[in-house]
Amino acid sequence: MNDLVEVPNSELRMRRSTTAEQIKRLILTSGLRAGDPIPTETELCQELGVSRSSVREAIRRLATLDIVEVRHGHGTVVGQMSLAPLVETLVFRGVLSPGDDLAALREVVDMRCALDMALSDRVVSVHKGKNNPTLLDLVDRMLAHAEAERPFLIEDRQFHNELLLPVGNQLAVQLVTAFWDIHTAVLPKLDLALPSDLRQTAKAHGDLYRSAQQGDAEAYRRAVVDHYEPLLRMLRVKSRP
Amino acid sequence: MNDLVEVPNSELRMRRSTTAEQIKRLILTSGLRAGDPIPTETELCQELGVSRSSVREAIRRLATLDIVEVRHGHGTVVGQMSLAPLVETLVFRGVLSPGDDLAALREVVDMRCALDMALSDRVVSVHKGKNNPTLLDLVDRMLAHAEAERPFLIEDRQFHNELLLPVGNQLAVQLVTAFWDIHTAVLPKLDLALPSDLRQTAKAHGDLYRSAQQGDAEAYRRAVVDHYEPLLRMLRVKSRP
DNA sequence: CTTCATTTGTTCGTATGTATC
DNA sequence: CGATACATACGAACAAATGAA
Repeated sequence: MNDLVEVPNSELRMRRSTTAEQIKRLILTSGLRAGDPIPTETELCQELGVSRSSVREAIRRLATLDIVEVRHGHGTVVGQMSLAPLVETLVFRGVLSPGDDLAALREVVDMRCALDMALSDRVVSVHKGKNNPTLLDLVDRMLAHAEAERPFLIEDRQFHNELLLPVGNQLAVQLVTAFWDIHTAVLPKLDLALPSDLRQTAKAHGDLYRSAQQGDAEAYRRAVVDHYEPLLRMLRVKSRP
Repeated sequence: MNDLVEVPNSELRMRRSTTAEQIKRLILTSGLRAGDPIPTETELCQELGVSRSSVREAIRRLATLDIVEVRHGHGTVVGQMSLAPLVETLVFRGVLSPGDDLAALREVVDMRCALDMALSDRVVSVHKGKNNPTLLDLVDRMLAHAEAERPFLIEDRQFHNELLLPVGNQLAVQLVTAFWDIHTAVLPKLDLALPSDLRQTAKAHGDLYRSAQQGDAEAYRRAVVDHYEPLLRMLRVKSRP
C-alpha cells in the first residue's frame, strides 16, 4: 500500500530540521559577519520555499543560540554567538536541582576554580611587571564596598573579565564569564544564606592581581583556592545533611 | 472602533518575552524531572492564555536549549539540559572563521588542553592502581585502527569520556565531551589536511591511561601536551601565513 | 493489520505593534 | 505628522507521526 510512497518522509525530515540549517548555510555562503543584516522573514520564505511560521521558528531557534539577533521593527542581523545559551541551560539545570542537592551548582563553582587554575600560568605571565589601572581601581572599589557592607557583583564580574582579557583567548574569557553568570544567577535562587564574607572576598581579588603582577604563580594559585574555598565548603556542608 | 481594547500593549509586553519563562516556571513548580512529560501545546495555550503559535515558538526556544525535548506525534518531555546548544553555537562560530583564520578552532583546542590539565590531578588520583577494562580495550582498538590506517573517532570520544567519568563532576565530563564534539565537527569543514598521525595519537591515549594508572601526574600532563601538540602546532602554522 | 484518537508539524490569512524615514 | 517596512501575535485548517484499541 505504501510501497510507492517515495521518500515523502525523508523529504520532510530533510527540510524540517534544516530550515535553520539552511539559514545558517545562507549566512556562511553570503560571507556575513556579526552585525550584518540577513534577509527579512518574507524574503526567507521565498528563498527557502517555506511558510512564514517555519521561518519564524527557525529564526527563533538561531536567536536562542545567539547565531542571529532579532531587532523588533528593524530586522534580523547575525549575532555574536556568545555563550548565552550555555548560561540559560545551566542556570535552569542549577535551579532544577535534580534531587542531588546543590550538586549542579557545586560543579559549576568547581569548574570555575578549575578554569582559573588551568589559566594561572598564562595569567601570571601576561600581568607580570605590568600595571593595570582598571584592575587596581576595581580592587579598590571592591574593598570600599566591602567596608560599607555592600555587595560588589558588578566589580567582581568585571575583575575576572579584565584579568583574563590579555591572555588572548576569547573563548576562555567567555567561559569564565559564563560560569560566573551561572554561579551568581543560581545562588540567590536557592534560599540559603549567602556567605557574605565580603572583606575576605575583596581581599582575595587583591591577592589575585598582586601575585599575578609579581609573577608569583604559586601565590596566584593559592589566592584562587582562597577565593573559592569558603563557597565550596558551604556547598559541601549544605549538600550533606 | 478599538477604543474598548484595554491595555493590549503592556499586557503583550509582559507576556511576550516570558512565554518560555512561564513554561520553565511551570516545570519547576510541578517538580518535573528530565523525561517527565509536560502539558500538550493546546493545554499550554489554555493555561497560559496565548495562541498556539506563541506556545510553539516558546517550546522551540526551550527545545533548542535542551530544556525540553519534542517528540513528533507523542508529546513534549523535560530535556536533559545537555551542552548541545553550546556545541552548535561554537561549531558555527568555528566554521564562520571571523577573519582571523582558525582562531576560533585554536581556542577550542586550547581549552580542551587546559581542561585536561586542570583535571589532571583528579584523573590521576581516581585511576591510580585501578584497572579499567573499558579504557584498556579502547586503547587496544585505537592502536589496531591506527595500524590499519583507519581513523577511530568513536573510540577517541569514548576514551576521554570514560577517563573523566570517575572524577564525579558531570559538568566537567560534558564540557570535555562538548569541546571534543566542536573540535571534530569544525576541523573537517575547514579544508586543510588532517594531521593523521594516527599511530602517534593512539599511542598518546595509551600514555594517558598508563600514567594515570601509575599515579604519575607529571607523566600524565606530559602525555596531555603530547596529545595536543601536533594539532596545535599545525593550527599555529596555518594561521600565520 | 486496520482504525482511530491524540499530538506535533506546516501553512495560510489577518490584524497589530514598532522603528525608520 | 504620515508612509513604509518589519516583526509580533492570533486563529483556523490540514498534514504527518505515534500509540492504543
